[in-house]
Amino acid sequence: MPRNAKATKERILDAAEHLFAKHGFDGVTVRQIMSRAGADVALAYYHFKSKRDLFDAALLRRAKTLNELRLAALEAVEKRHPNDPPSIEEIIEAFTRPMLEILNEKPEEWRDYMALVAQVNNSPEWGGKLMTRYFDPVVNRFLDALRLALPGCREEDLYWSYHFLSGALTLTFAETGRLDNLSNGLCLSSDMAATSSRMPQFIAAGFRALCHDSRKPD
Amino acid sequence: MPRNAKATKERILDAAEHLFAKHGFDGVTVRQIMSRAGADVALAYYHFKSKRDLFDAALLRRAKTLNELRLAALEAVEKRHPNDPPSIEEIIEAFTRPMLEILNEKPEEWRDYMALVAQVNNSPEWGGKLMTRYFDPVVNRFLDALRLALPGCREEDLYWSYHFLSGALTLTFAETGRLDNLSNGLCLSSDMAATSSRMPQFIAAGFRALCHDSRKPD
DNA sequence: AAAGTTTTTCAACAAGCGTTGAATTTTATT
DNA sequence: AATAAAATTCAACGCTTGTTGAAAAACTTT
Repeated sequence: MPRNAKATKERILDAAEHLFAKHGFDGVTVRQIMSRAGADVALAYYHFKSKRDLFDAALLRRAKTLNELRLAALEAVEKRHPNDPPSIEEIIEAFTRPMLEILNEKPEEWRDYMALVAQVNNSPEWGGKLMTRYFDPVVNRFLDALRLALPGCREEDLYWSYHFLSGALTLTFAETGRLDNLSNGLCLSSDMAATSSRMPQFIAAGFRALCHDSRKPD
Repeated sequence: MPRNAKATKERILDAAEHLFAKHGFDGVTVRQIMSRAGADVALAYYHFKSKRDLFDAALLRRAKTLNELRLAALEAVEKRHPNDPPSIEEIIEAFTRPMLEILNEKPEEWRDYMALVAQVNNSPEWGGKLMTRYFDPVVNRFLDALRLALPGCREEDLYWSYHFLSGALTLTFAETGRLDNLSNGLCLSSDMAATSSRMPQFIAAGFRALCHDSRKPD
């Protein structure tokens, strides 16, 4: 592969990521993407074979990295105390912190991607299939950890709890500005530090409340 | 206004609601909508004046009803014990139950609408503006009630808690099928009864954990 | 039954869509 | 320096898009 072919491909993905995140799959034209990437329209079909495949490629590119970071964070927590299972807060943090950290390190690279995932996750059209394909293996790994931390928890409660977590996470990273309006500017959707301290607390409490030991009587 | 003009307008809104909910604003053509409504394309522009205005009209139609039901539920709870403030669970339930009840009563009418709102809420493009316009007055009323139930709570924590609630609620009603895949069919996104018993518990616990009294030392 | 409104139909518009094949330029290999 | 391969450009295709103006039909009011 020639020297700057990859550079072009990446530039296309950057542009696609940005525009798809903001306006969704159908709200963006291939011409807009290629204009932003500074390349000819036909190149989109040379490097990726269709608009739809370009969309998938944009989604896949960073999913791999995020999955690896999350797994590493979980394993680090598990090794910290080898005997007893980690707390729920620690597990949730291992899930959410990698997002916040990498967003802090390379905001210009990851901001759009997070919004893109948020949009996909809530889309009846793509949500089920794509999120399952790209993220469920790692999510299942986290659910295993949570099962150990919540002995006797009913399976349904565990899944629903994760679902609520996913929704909260997703809306937060969508950065729609709703929160800013509602709070008259007191809270900013873009303030990820505000999230990082609050989300694990909020979510862990939810898990604890819902996933009590079903083997014991109430 | 002639007898069945309103009927046509409603049929158009039904079709728009359904298709917009499934594929988003840009994923749907006016021709598709009018074909589903069984009416000529030009009628869309006669009754509503543009595609965008039709979208807004579809969103607005049921928002009014939902807001009224929520307010009524909140006032009912408040009147139940006139002296002390209602519990957080009761307030959250007053917010979520109307959705679930009306979904139970008239599923074919409301199912699409809930998914539509879910999609809008997570859209960086429309989310901030539209949700603010149609729902924030009632949301502020609920936040007032929560302030009473959580004395000394920091304002930021309250707003972020609501944000997490909104995200969890939203993803649940988007019915993307993700939960079904993740749980291998054990949980169904469409099972609203499963939500109604779990969401208030989960969310109320989150509020409690995050919105402690900031005036007292930890 | 005539006149006036409101609703519906029909046909068309300019613009933009995703996509493609062939020609051309750039890079890698011999 | 010649040859092969990869990357890029250009121009175009058939089709669909949101939208509109004028004519026809349905309905109300006189």
